[in-house]
Formats: sequence, structure tokens, C-alpha cells
Amino acid sequence: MVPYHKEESVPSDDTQSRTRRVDARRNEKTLLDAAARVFADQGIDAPVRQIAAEAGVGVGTVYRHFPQRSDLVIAVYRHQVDACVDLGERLLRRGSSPLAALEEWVDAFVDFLVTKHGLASVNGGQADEGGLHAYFLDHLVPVCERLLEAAREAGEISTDIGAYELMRGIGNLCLFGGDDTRYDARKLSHVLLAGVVSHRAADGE
Amino acid sequence: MVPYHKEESVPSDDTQSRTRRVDARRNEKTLLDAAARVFADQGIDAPVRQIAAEAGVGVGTVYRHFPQRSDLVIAVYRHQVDACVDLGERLLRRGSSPLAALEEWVDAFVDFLVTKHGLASVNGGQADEGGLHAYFLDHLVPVCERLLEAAREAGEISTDIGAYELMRGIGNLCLFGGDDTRYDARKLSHVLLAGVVSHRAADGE
DNA sequence: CGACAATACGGAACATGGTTCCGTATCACA
DNA sequence: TGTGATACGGAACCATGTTCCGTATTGTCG
Repeated sequence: MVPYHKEESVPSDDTQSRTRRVDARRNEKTLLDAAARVFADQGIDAPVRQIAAEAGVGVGTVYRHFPQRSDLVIAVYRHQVDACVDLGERLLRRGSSPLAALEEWVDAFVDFLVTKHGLASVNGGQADEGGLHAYFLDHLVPVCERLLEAAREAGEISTDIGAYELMRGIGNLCLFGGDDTRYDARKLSHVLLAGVVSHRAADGE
Repeated sequence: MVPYHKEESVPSDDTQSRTRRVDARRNEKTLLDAAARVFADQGIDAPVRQIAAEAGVGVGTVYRHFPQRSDLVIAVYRHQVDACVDLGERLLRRGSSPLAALEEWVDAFVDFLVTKHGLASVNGGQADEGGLHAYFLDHLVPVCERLLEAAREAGEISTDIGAYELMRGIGNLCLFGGDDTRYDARKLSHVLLAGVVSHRAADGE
């Protein structure tokens, strides 16, 4: 309400309101590291309590830093998603075949999802949206869109599928359970992509 | 250990040991109906307690008839899976293009999964195997295998993808969350199938 | 330096959902 | 009708995510 008087409103996007307590900052890092470790050898379904224990903090602290479990997962893998975005942009600049670029990019993305077991299943809100979390989608869809568009302009693709739909589809394909040797998400994603190349949109689609 | 003495071992596959109590049989039917109703308007994630309540029985009764939650789901949709198997066989007998048959069959399957919201995500064991349940897979894979084989023999398909993998892939594609209008599982399954038709297996695959 | 308020912490407690247990009620059969 | 087998009900248990709140730590100001 009071318009002047101590500048602290309008948090906009400044990283921290002001000197965040050192213990807080330390704990956040500790948590991120602990979570990365736990996720690595127990999968992203590891219980929050366990991560808290690994970090040597209480669950309350986890939730102070990451309001929802999924926020922690996102935070842990954020940089990998960013790397994927970068890769996409680099591939775009590279002059070669847009389709080849798209294929390479999808491969990298699938690899990322498959590597961390079960990463693809991080839920955003409730049990509502299965599949990729909004953060991933928000960042990856634009890149995918451009790759797709480039390939389309080059006449290498005929399907009118959207980037969002493709991302979700791939994310879902990477959603496997167990270490089933009979199912290879990478292979399926290749097949899907082959379909994107050759599929002619039918009437209702 | 004792080899004789009352015949009751070797349960093999006889439907019921002897006259099953009428209340038991009645409750099973009641449960199946209640579950179908609850699943229909709350999705297959509805709590067991709720189904028990709808059926007017205790949870213990639910678990007596269906040892695991997923068994109940399976039981509710078993006949639809069977119908899908039948359809496959009918399509096989029909003389037309094997590929067309496969496409029609996949469509029917996808429709089945999409219609019941979230059906595709019934877990078998723990959180191990996401996607289709073993029962579904066990029954559908053989049919799919034959359809696929027929199409391959007719030279309409080049990919060496297996029926199991295809079923799982399609199941995963149907695994969506929310009623996202931007994602159409049917369309994605068509694209995947188009990929099956055109995709040439590369080196490592 | 010492007090105070803001910030952060820990972990018990709550909510939800699957599953198990066991005392009691009901049924089949003699 | 008596009796053992079968089935039932639902409290209780376990696991998980998440919230709450009393206590501890930290930064700042007098």
C-alpha cells in the first residue's frame, strides 16, 4: 500500500530480496547436491524424507526451499534442460539439414530422459498432468518448434504436428517402468520421428 | 507332504473349489458394477475406499475378491480387452490389406485407452512397470504380433519393431494427463504407426 | 556488544491412499 | 439345527507428500 518507505516491494525477478541468510543459502546447495545423489541411485521417486536425511536437514527445510517435491526435481535438472535448449540453438545455427538437426536434438533429449530413470514422469500439479513437467515443456517447446519449422520449410517434413505435441509424445515414450530390456525408448522415438517425416495428415487431424 | 488324505491340493485351474457362497458371488458382481461406475466418473485413480463405499462393502471385501487394486481395474475392463483381441482376429481373417487391418486395430485399441481416462496407467506390481498392465499386454501382444507379421509379409512394413514394444509405445502415448486439448493421443499413435511403416532400422537397432 | 525482529530450522502431526489383520457374521452341508 | 468353512467389516498399519509451529540462528541497529 504505502508507495515509498523502504524499497522492497516489486520482487520482480531479482534473485534474492536481500542478503539471504547464509545457512539458508548453504542448505539449498546441500539439498540440491543430496537430491542429485539420491535421485541418481534411487530414481526420481525417492521419498522426500530420504533426501532430507541425506542432506542432514529436516523435511520442513526441504519444503521451505522447494514448495513442492517436483520443484526440487526441476531444480536438480534445470541445467541439463538448459543445455538441451542450447544444443538446439547451436544445431539451428549449424547449416546442415534441418531434419538431421531435429533428429540429433531429439536423440539428445531422449538420452537425457532415459538416463535419469523415470525423469519423464515428474508431475507438475496434482496427478493431473502426467509426463513432462511444465518447466521442461516451457523451455523445450520453443526450440523444438523452430527445429520443426526449419525442417518443414526445407520440405523435409510433411506432418503438421506441433512442437508441444511432439515433446509430450516423446516424453511419454520415455516413460517406461522397470528396466525392461524389451522396451527401448530411443528406438520408439526414432520410429515416431520417422512418422513425423512421412505421415500425411488425414482428414480430421 | 501327505500324499492322500482329502482331495484339495493341486488347485490347477478349476474355477471354484466348490459351491462358492452366494454372498461372495453377489458381492463380486456388486463390486465390479460399483467400480465400473466409480471409474467412469472419477477416473481409474479413484481410491479403493470409495469403490468399497459405492458398493456398500468394507475394504476387506474388496481385497478378498481382488488382491490388488489393479486386479479390480483389470477385471472391470477385461471384456473390452477381449473384444479387442476378437477384433484383431476378425481383421486378420478379413482378406484386405494387412496394414489397413493393423491401423484399424490400433485405432480401436487407442480409443479404448483414451475413452477411460487414465486407463493406460494401471500399474501391475509396484511403481515398477508404468504403462499397460501385464494382463493387457499378455492378451494383446500375440494379436498385434500376427497383424504386424502379416503386414510385414505383405511387404507393407519394413521396420523390425516387435509387437511388445509397439504395444507399450502406444500405451505410453495414450498416457496423458488432464484434458489437455493440445495433446491428441490418437494423432500421435497414427504418427507412430506411420513411422513403423516407413522407418528403416538403422545400425544399432 | 547486546537486544530484537526476521528468517530458517526440525520434526511431529496431518492427509491420503494402498494393504493387512482379525474378531464376528453368514453360509453350506450334514 | 449344529458346526466348520468362508466371507465380511473396518480398524489399524505403512508409506508419502505436505503443513504447522515452537525453537534456533542470523543480521542489524542502538
